[in-house]
Amino acid sequence: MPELPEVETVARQLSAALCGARIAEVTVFDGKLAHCELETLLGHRFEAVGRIGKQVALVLQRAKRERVLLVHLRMSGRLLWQPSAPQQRVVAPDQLLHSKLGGAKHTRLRFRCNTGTLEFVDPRRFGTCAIYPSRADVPLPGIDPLSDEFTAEALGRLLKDARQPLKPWLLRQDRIVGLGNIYASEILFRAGISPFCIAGALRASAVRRLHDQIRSTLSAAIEMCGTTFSDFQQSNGESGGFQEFLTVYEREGLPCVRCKLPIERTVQAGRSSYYCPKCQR
DNA sequence: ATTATATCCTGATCGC
DNA sequence: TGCGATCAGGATATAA
Repeated sequence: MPELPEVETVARQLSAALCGARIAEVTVFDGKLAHCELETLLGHRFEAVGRIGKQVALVLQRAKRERVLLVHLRMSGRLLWQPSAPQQRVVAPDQLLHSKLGGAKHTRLRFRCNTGTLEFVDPRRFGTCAIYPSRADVPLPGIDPLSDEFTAEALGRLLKDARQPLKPWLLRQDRIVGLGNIYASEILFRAGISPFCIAGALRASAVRRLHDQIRSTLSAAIEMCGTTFSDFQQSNGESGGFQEFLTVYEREGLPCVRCKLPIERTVQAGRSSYYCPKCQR
């Protein structure tokens, strides 16, 4: 589900909500997460929440020792925070089932804290957890597109020897970290570049447009709290807003916002690509 | 070095 | 209303 803007949204909201919370109870519901030794986080306090690539980094501390819980949401994962109610209220079971938190059928992991409860909910069970000693120990295979190092020149160097078509290349997390299937198509439309272009063959002017659009599209999406396509939820259970601004994704057959010709869909490396054949060359 | 394919899972949707 | 096929925003291992 979540690409960089959605993960950034979750990280920002969790950061504001749960910093200072101390973990009083850890419950692992999914055996797939058992190897992470999540129980050892008992007694830790949340110090900060950030984003590393597409992953949420929850920085924890106990007795001045830092540890980082890295959560990858993959396709369907969500991190939901429910602050403790000021007063304990009795909730009917059917109400609980539909509340943002607590009744979720697919809760994989739960941290009960003094100030609220954090749940990792993941219907498809693709999501992963890992614990690292510190943020600096988390490996980052590619460059973060919102970092200062990600200049047009840096993008040009990355692209130089790539023989792949551009759209699948943009999904490579060992080059640029954070793009996924929605934003890759959106960025290419906004940059006016065909998804079929060979990555290494872009002219300098196209590289600059691509660089501009990678940064501005991601930034705009973050401002809108991400894209809710079918089920992305912010940490408080609300929807993002960027789906209103999607130009091509899931718009096959609908008129291009620029030239009115129908948007086309094709499959590249097993994933759908959406594009306007006239506006993207 | 690239590229397709299968795989991990479940749920939603669509055609019959 | 039910059933099977197909498709999902991710990523990796393997094969070609």
